[in-house]
Amino acid sequence: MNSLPKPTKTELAILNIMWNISPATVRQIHEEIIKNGKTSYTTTLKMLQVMHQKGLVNRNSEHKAHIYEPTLSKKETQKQMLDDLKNRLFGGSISSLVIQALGSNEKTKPSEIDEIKALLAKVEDK
Amino acid sequence: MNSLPKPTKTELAILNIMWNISPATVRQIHEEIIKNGKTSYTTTLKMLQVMHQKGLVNRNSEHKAHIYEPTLSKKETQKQMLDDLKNRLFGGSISSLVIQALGSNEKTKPSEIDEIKALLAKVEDK
DNA sequence: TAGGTTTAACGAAGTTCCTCGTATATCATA
DNA sequence: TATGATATACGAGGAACTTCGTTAAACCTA
Repeated sequence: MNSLPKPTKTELAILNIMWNISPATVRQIHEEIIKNGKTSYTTTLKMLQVMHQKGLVNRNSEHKAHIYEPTLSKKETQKQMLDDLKNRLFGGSISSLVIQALGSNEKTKPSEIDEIKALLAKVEDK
Repeated sequence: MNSLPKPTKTELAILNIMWNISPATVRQIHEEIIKNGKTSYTTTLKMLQVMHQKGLVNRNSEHKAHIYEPTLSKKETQKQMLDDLKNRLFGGSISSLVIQALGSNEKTKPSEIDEIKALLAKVEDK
């Protein structure tokens, strides 16, 4: 029963920070955000309030400074967004997506190639 | 020199149709669109005008009914959007994306597995 | 050529997204 | 307790996106 909306561009940037440092306060998240550009504190606050409203993040309001954390893990979000892209641009075929991704590749670490091979073998077993 | 904007959700739906039937008139594209839901003709027209303005589609205005076609091929767009997702959610690592995609997989055709293997071998050779 | 059809152009309105200023509450401490 | 610092809440405004109605031009064809 996962009907969370897909995060927007800005929301995803915030989630990326939160997956590193959460649980965290607005202040902590904001400090990370302003390392890559100007934004006022209230903008960060408002974004988190909206994201909470959408269910993208949970918050603990026991203390004066609320504590936020993402509802979904990074991995779950990756899966969700890959699934979305797969359906919207690859005719629902994940292998078509993978083929295209590998085709436009420059360099991949040997350890990662091994990991991909292992996964392929697993998929093949079925 | 590819600074085309990323197509929006609705624009991508239109592009998917165009990759099948273009070059095509607004009327032809619209006929396809209304197979999956109600939309008025002028909405389709406006979308194509905006997409032309953005450079997402080219058009030939010699005849009364203009002829449209996508600026980028489906493959090029797939590459562009995979690249975007890779940067925004996978820390710039395409192999991380591939691993995640294969991990959340249901069933893949043997022929596709072979194709992926072949690509892997090519990547590995470098 | 007059009337109906098809088309493009344009602007307006509703929605979502993002940003920020202002108001208000809470807390620490001098 | 009064003052300053820090926090939340709220709403307004601009930009992008999407939809559609109205108008005008181009084109059949009777």
